[in-house]
Amino acid sequence: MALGKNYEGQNCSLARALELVGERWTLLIVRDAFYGVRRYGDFLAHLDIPRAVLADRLTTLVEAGILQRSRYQDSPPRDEYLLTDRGAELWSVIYPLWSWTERHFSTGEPLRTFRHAACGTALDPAGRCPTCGQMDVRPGDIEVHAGPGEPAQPRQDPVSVALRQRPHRLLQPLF
Amino acid sequence: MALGKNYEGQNCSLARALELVGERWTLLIVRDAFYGVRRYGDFLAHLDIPRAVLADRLTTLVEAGILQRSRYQDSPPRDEYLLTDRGAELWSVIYPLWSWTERHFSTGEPLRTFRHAACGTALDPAGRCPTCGQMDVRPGDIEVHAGPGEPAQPRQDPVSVALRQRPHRLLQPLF
DNA sequence: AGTGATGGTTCGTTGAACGAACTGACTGGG
DNA sequence: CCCAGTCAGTTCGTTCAACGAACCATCACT
Repeated sequence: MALGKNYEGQNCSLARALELVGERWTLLIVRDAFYGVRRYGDFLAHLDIPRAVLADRLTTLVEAGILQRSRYQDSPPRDEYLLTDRGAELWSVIYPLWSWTERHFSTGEPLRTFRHAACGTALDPAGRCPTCGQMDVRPGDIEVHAGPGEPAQPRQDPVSVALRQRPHRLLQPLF
Repeated sequence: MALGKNYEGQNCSLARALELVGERWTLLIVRDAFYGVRRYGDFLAHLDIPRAVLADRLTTLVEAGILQRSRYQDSPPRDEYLLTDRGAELWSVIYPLWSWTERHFSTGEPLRTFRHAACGTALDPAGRCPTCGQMDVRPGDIEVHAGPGEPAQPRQDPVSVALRQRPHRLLQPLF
């Protein structure tokens, strides 16, 4: 989405949502945050996004309370971007969107699966665990697994490589 | 989102999803389709969208199999745009996004509520009916109700007026 | 023949995204 | 101390999509 501004006049929560998370790149940044990406340079390498756009989106997300900056070293000063609780609740949007696309537009096997960490079962389309009967599996209890599908030309950036190498629990730092 | 093109290189279903429904206006058009809006002119009046952009998005949505055109009169030839099953499944994305925004960014009372038509109960954040214990309430079983909040300056276009006047079942034609 | 409704298309302007280059703070090595 | 390298941005000229006003085509009604 390219916008940022105003669906104003639309007195509608959905329109306000899209002002926040509907801009181009924003939801992919949030997805990466779920994967455990936390640093400017890692977002940059994984997303192939113009640097200025990334900087802009990160500050917007921080202002909206979806990400928070936190200092992880002082010299030189370096911050990382972490999902807040508010941001983590966006899992309920991201997973259904991912799932909808897998169901309707996938060709072949999925490149990733999302599994309930407690039992290893792949989540159903609504984000529940069919084995445990767990109603709302929280992102912290989910692992991303690679495959079974393989991309034609796998990306070589550190984030993509890490996600292929081993299952990774959402929200945990990737590095 | 403004894009339309390529998050290519992102071998990711979420990125492909955003190519389809992540463009500016697209999800608002789909939302209106759930409300029962079906005609070019009604989308136009309700959304305040440039005519060319609306025409472009409608054809894109039809090509993606999210909407389908169907002729409702022959002279002059007039088509309406209806959600397909694939499109209707986007409810699982739209409702959580609406709900997330209501929870985190609403000021005062909601302007609309979504209720289980069978029992009149407002849906919970996950889209379930707390009264019936119904797990996945399908959009065809949901009614949009106005209020309790009132917009400062209510819109006067036919779609907004109709949605304020009486509860309306999703997917049913508004006019 | 003239007017209005409907559903577009055309086109010049504006604004956002792109991407390459640059900056500034710091580290670690020689 | 100097130099190369890393990291996290900012700057800026170009490109491309959104905007919005005007125009157009088809048909009905009078």
